[in-house]
Amino acid sequence: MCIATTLSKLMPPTDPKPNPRSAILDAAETVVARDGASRLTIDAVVVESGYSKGGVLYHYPNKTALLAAMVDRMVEGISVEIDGAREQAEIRSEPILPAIIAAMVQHRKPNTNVSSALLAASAEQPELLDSARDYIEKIVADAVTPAPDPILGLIAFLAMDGLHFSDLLGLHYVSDEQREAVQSRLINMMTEMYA
Amino acid sequence: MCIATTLSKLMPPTDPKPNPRSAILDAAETVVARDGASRLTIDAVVVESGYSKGGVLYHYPNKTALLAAMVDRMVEGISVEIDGAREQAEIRSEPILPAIIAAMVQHRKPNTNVSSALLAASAEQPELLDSARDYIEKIVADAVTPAPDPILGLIAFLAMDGLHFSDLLGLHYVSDEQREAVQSRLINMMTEMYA
DNA sequence: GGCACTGTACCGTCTGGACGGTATTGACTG
DNA sequence: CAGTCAATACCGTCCAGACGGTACAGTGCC
Repeated sequence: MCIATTLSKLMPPTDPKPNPRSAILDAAETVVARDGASRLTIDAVVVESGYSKGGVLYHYPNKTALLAAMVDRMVEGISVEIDGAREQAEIRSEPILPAIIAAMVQHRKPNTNVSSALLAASAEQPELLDSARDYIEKIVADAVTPAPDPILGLIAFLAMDGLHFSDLLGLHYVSDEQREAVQSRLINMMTEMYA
Repeated sequence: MCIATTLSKLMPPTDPKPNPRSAILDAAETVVARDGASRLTIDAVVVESGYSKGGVLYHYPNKTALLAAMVDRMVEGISVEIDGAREQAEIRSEPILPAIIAAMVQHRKPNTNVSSALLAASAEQPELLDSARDYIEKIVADAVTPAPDPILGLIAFLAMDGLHFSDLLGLHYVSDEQREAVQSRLINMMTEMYA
């Protein structure tokens, strides 16, 4: 009691569990990336997160809610990055497509397993991908279609998706140097398109 | 009885069950495409195929064997098409990359859900994708890397993969016209690369 | 007779999720 | 200021059903 009180007074701002909800999502992503989407069970998330089953189910009342949250977080993470890049480009009145492709490149670095969510959701309940699809459609409609060469823009977009999925499925047929080269080439192509 | 016998005599070359093994694989693909990879259960395949559980397990003694067969058939289907195109191109001493991209385009048409296998296998047992990865690596090493502009070749390859995965996951953000345009543009790019 | 199944019955394990508890905190009340 | 109460944030157990797989007896066609 005394120790607990002291401890709780000593570390109110520190974060052993900064945000339990996102900690649980992290655990879920880890499971999918490591064991495959069909091994994403609540119990696996329980073990990986360190919470109890009741605890996990407190934050996400059922598995569908967990999957939905995974997709939501993924979409939000990407959209923050892309929308930010787009706004920046608009402010500087620069072309937006190179900025978007660059943002997609940037985003993947820290988040290798970001779209484990996609895999998990598509395996279990494909409907959950609706929000993701809506966002992609918006990006394509807003940024790709109005570009000077929309088909080339789409190709760049699709190539980034290809990179994405290849390491999502663990089909690592693109080396790191190739990836870098592909990415900078795509950005160049997009920049030149506006020239 | 009499009707059945007459029918079986009348249509021995017709195919109500041309090949039970591939009929079962068809059913499995249908289930994955319709319900998601995690709903691919033996019982679901039983219902979809019309066989009994004993019959399905007679042909594929366990689920892993079924998944492996799905991946194998997919790889074989694609490799027949691509290797054929490559040989043709070599015989006519034409560049091979445009031919390969064209073959990939051609292959997808009848086989929209061809790589439901990928999704199912990656969900359940990612190791099963090894043979698929090996084949893709071979293609990239043999055809893409030696091209005049390997990075552009990779981009085309990745863009095709992007198209592939987008309809695999049901993220239909590319319209049919856009798809056509992307595909012919990619083939043009590959052809021009050798000019 | 043997191949290619069907059909049924069953078993052990895994999974989602309901449920009942518990510790802590803070607000309200008398 | 003590006492009551409710809310929050969990913990741990239990259970029904799903799932993979086995076993086996039977059936119809070549």
